Amino acid sequence: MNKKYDHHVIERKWQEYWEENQFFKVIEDPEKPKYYDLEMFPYPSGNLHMGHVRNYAIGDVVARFKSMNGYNVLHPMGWDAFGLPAENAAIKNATHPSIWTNANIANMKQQLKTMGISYDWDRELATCKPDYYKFTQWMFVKLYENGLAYKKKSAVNWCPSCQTVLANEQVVDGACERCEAEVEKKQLEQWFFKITDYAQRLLDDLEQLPGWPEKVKTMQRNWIGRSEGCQFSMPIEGLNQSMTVFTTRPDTVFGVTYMVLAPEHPLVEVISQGKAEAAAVKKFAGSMKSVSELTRTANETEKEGVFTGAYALNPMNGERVPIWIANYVLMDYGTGAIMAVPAHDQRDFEFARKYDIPIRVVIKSTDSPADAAEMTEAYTGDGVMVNSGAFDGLQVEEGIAATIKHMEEHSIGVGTVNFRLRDWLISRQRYWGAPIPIVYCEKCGIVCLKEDQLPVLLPEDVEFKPSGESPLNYVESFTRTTCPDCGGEARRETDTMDTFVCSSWYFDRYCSPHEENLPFSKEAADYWMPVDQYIGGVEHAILHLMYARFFTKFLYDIDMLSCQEPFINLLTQGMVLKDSSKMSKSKGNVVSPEEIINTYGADTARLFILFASPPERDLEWSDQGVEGAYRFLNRIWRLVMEYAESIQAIQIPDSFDNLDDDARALRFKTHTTIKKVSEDIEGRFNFNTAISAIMELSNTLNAYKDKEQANLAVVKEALQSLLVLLTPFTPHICEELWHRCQKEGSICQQKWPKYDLQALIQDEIEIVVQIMGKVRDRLWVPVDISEEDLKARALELERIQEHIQGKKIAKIIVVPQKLVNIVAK
RNA sequence: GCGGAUGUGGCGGAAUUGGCAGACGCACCAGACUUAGGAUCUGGCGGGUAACACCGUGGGGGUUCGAGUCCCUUCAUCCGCACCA
Repeated sequence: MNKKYDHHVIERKWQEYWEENQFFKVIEDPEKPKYYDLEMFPYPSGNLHMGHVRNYAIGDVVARFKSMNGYNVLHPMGWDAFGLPAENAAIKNATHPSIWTNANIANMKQQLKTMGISYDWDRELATCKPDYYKFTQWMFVKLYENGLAYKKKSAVNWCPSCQTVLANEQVVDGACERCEAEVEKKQLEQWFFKITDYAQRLLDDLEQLPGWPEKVKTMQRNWIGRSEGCQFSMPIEGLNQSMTVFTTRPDTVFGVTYMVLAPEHPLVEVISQGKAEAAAVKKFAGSMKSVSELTRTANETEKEGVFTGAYALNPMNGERVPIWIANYVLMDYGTGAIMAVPAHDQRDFEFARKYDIPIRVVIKSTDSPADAAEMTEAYTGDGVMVNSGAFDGLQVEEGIAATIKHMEEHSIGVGTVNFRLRDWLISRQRYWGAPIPIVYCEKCGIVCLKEDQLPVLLPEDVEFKPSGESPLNYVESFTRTTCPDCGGEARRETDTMDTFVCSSWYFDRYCSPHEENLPFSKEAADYWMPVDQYIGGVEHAILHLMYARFFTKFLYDIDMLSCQEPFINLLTQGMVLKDSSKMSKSKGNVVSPEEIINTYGADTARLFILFASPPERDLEWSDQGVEGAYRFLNRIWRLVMEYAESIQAIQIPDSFDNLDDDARALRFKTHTTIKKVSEDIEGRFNFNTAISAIMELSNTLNAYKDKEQANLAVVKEALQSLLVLLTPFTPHICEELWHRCQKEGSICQQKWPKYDLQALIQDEIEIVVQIMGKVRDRLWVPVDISEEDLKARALELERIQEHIQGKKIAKIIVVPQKLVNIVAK
């Protein structure tokens, strides 16, 4: 038998053993508490990168730890397999996206297996397979039937490079999230999911997620962007029409000195028609179209606008106010029109000053000038209403309520809540996605397929255009179909769904991945859902996590799920950095997991990554750190191998009596380590400190080796505990050493050790002695020493005597079991 | 501009409830073993000092017997949002 630590042999051996014995296969078991541990499934890009390794190493520690603690653990893995890169690769290399994708999946699965992660591979899924996307389409059908999927023409974000539209969330700083091309606005008919119907619930239920990082919840709150106010209409002079505005400050309505419409607003043309200003208005609106969203919304952009020549009537005081159009009012927020109150809104203030529009103060306070001419900026704070007729004297807050009440009573307007969140645009003009199950019938119009008519299969034999345009448009066998209602001629929708739709319900599918009639069985989901621990990158804080929450609430509403939130606890792991920046091909600082695992083994790779920093923080890659982890495993190997034979016959007694000081100290270390490692994993996910505690135990054991009267029972207990504690982190080497010690069964199926309270009891403890809060000496005393005796012992110390000589002792503070602090002046 | 996070040795990081700052690891230094060492083992390792004293958790101030930890203020870095009416 090989005496040296050979990770190649060991890791393959135990991976095969676990697989053959189906160790990680789980089924519902009502006898056991369940634990659903989930890592965000990867896009099959071709190769595992270090971010994946970190993600799955963290998840595996949790899964193995929970399993050893008696939980029935669901720990699945799958593939987020639809998406653009496959299609781009197809265009470039003339390989079909499905071939490219399947090859990548096979490769990455192989790499994943070398990591030795405790996945139940029987539950593997890929979103691009018909047996999966059939149910992605099912989701669409159900949303459609419930009025939550609809088609509308609107200005959408178009990425010219990807040749497709993007959801608002996928536009970052005016550019495409994926390819960074500048996004254009286009008027198109597109499919949307009505996520805005769930805005309030998505916001409120964040309160029920104490296990989520505050940062992520804040980001979601900002994204939902709830604001309370009111909507009211202002009649337009000379026209039988009115303009509707949204405001959060109806209390300032008497300070309105002009109105603004977004340049794209449909009323713009109507009201300026025939006016002298019409040409200028048209020119301005036209110029806005060519300005990109990016520059238009940049904070530095100066406010610009033109007068339309039209006037509106303020319904509160009958005043006639000019209507302008301006760049700073956006069509897709609120009603695309505002009432402008320059005295109390900074943007309106800047605009009014620039164009010499009157400014009227209607909120008075001690810290703002009463005269508009003296103002240097808008006053947005608290105060009382003035120049506001019957409302004068009201505080801002009561003024808001009073004006809304007045507007409602006089049918002028109504109190409303406005959200920043927009409906989710799910159409993509691409091939490699789940087809939207819709047909267009000449007679019946838009017809959504029924559940039993699914799936709408993606045709395999297609030709990819170099432009990126979807080949589906040209596949007649796909587009030409019959209407499911009337049987007449019909045309199929050629848009496919955003891949975020696929990933919004995959965690439900894992509960019953082979279910054929429904996306998942309710019984299985009732047992497993919600996910107890979700782990992944913070880059999904808004998109994926918001969409998944939306789907979960919808599925709850149609009685498919019993939970309203999919993920109880969320861990957002930090990035893996090299030379202080994210690993990327362009920077040339990529470390390949495959190479690391090949050279040092999966156990070393896992150990290094888990030890180098706590999971939420960024991790700086260090080749020397990897060496250190490898050396540690070699030390463990030698330590255990040294005792492997001699401890075999030793029995660990039920209780340890008459131990000498060294043996007691070792037992103390063993059991404090069990305690610390358990607490560090369970409560805080601080794997780095858990591992450092195990290292300390190994150091203590190494030092104990030299003792003349070594107690082998105590050593055996320590070694066994050490191996079991280390198992979630580095399972292969632990399994091997476990068997080298002639232990039965798998170490992965051992019970997590419990610490022995008896072993934690100490007779003597060290107390720190301070003078004025500064440590001057230490002293060993019996644990049960009285406060008086302890004070006396402390004062007797030579070094203390020196320091307090000639001083008066004002006070002595004793913190039991810890320290004595002498206050002397 | 708003919101959030972070700031500790040469480096990664510990210090969980206000109680020994720097656990553990890396790097480095010295020694042992050795034909050899990029293996292994032993010891050292914040600054400062002969040794103490003293100084030290981004900076300044405060509360406290005692502050990395609490409060005020300020700086730096990172992340998110940003004309949202």
